Amino acid sequence: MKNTEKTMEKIVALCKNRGFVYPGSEIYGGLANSWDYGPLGVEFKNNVKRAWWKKFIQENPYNVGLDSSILLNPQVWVASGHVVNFNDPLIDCKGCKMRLRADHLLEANDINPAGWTNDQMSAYIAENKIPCPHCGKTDFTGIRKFNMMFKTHQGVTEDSATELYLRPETAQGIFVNFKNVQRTTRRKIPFGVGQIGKSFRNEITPCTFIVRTREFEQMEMEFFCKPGTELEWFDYWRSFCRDWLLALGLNETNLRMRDHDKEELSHYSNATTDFEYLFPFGWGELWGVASRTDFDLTAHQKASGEAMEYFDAESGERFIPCVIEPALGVERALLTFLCDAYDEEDLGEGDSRVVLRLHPALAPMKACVLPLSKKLAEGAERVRALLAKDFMVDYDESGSIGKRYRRQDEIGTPVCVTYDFDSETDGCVTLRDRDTMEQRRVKIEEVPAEIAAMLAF
RNA sequence: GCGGGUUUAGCUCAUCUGGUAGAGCGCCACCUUGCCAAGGUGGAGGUAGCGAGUUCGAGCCUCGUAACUCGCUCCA
Repeated sequence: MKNTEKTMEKIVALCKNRGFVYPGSEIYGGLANSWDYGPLGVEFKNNVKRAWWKKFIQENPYNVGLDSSILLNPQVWVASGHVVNFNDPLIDCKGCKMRLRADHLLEANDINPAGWTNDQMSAYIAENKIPCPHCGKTDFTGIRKFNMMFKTHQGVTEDSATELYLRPETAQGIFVNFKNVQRTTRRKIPFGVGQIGKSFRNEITPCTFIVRTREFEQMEMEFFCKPGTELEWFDYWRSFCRDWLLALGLNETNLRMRDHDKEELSHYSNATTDFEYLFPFGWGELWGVASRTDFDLTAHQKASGEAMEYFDAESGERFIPCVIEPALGVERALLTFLCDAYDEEDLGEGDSRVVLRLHPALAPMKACVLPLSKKLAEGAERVRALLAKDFMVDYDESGSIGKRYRRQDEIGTPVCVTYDFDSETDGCVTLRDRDTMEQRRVKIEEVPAEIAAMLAF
């Protein structure tokens, strides 16, 4: 009996062996927590992004797209709170080597260190002999500042005046363009602005595989609405996000929504829901949907001096809009769909078949053309060329036909197009379905329409 | 950054107390097969993470170094 359990090890190995995801900089021994997307991975990733863009931007009556810069004026991060809040004061216990946050340690001892400098916190901990919660010793290292934002420099000199940050989220690029987008699109509230792009966080603790990486890509939307209506819109977008996942075939039983309670909410949020997915390693966060009130635009109005108010011509009111933010990581979405689709079918007698049951819209290859015999390569190549006009298609002529079907099953190709001896005379090919393994005969010229029909969601 | 573990072929691993590296899978070519893997023949691929030391001789012992990995303060 073969072990057909779904494990992270198998999924990571599949990714590496078939060209989805490679460890980064591998020939130099690798670089922790960096991953490169191979020929199949880049297709898969692009498909995930395209599917998001289609529902959230293209088809949605409220939303428009944006692609803002990774480098922003450093003042943006002061206003957004990232310079202060992404700056963790870390200390190590010399006794048990436990790493702690100095402010958390003080809070645990009923002291509110808000506004304290690192020296003040350090001094207080030493003078009052605050013990390590782990081993009870009172011997700590000094505070080391740890800002999660990556720093870099603009221009040729490297002094503090030229210092810049790589953005730790795409959201601020939307907020700083709020007025531009509203004015140029003449959008009335409510409307949303979506963006897909890279963000960078110098995480202390990365995670399994591509779950938490220091360089990652986000699909974020900021939806601007009238204060007082934000919780209705919050519900609307929550179910919208859920519908998107389910429309792309995600197994509902592996998905749950978890509302933050009052204590857990960020200082700027009046409602937040985490979408969690049951990965092979356990439940993990996938998507955060937050009602951010008018915190962001107000902060930027104060810091920049630019009015961020919206004038409602109908009611004559002037207000700073509230924001609903569904923020999704591309890599996490990809891993979610990948884990959800992974299936190892036990065929008995120690034999098994690995199938990625991906929605065709997400599958890296939409079809694979297979000549039944190498003698048929010429005709099969003509079919490949025809399909490649519209779709990413693969071609394979090595090995037995069954082996080639298996190879395609493993990378999630929804249909195989087999060109046989009859094809030469009847102009038909056999379409073989990945999930059912069923076959049917179709005219070659009808194949593109057949494939296109599968891609709808 | 701290503590533990790991590092031999693309992958998974073997190499007994130090004697100059092997298997399975995968891959490639040819033959076979003609619609669901594992048939035959042949082949490519490793200075054993890197550097130094001990030794007549090191994948195996010693030291150093690098990378990876698991835990610790996170949350897309």
